[in-house]
Amino acid sequence: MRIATWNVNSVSARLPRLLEWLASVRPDVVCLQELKCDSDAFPAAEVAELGYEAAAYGVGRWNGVGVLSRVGLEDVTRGLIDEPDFESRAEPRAIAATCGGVRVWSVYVPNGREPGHPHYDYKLRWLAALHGTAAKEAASGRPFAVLGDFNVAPTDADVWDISLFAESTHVTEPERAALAALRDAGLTDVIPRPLKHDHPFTYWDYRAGAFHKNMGMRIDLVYADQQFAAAVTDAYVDREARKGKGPSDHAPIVVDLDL
DNA sequence: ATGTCGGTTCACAACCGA
Repeated sequence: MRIATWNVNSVSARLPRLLEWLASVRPDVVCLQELKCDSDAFPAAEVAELGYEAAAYGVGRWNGVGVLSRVGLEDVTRGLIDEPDFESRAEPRAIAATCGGVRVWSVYVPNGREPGHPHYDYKLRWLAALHGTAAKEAASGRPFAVLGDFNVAPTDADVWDISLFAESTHVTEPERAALAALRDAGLTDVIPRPLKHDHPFTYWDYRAGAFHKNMGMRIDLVYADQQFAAAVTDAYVDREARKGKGPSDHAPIVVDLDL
């Protein structure tokens, strides 16, 4: 089974590239983030032509997550257990489905903006709710993983130059402690191979030629339970998808499993 | 190098979020 995750930065803007990528890479299951559309505006008919069922959770112009599958799509859950709101509004940042016997959560963790900002506290509360939800899933006995844009770089090596992040989110101790709590709950950080360079970065800013200079970050993660992690035969960052005209600012991660 | 995108609106230019 081939499972992927990709922050597409607008599924409507990315649709031609998404369809081309699905036809080329042929993942069985895909977790998508930053759909930036309403649930009922998701291009379900277009992905169906390639054999995919779709479950989308989107509200308006921000956020939005989804799961595509061509091996079945069951038990769809929208939102975490006890998920916090931001400024009294629920945001579509988590969706789960069971596909071919594997439970996947597609997540888009809040950015945090800057330490001390209300959005940063929201991010930490959101990660705590993710921990609670993941701990419950881990006890269910089926292989499962949380995949998506975590907006946290697990180690200093996961950003291109840690000296530039002194006052920044994504690298602070509380954010990394939230990832450590997920690992303590039994999840493994499935680190993908970079197809080029030393570090498996998954995100490069559109500005300043960041991709060309490899000024990237590893913030898209696959956190897998023991059964899922033990079945992994390969994992890589598909940096080809970050090239060319009209890319997302994130590259997909592709994980192959022998279940 | 706050240099780019994508989406939205008191829409044909300026904003917000990332």
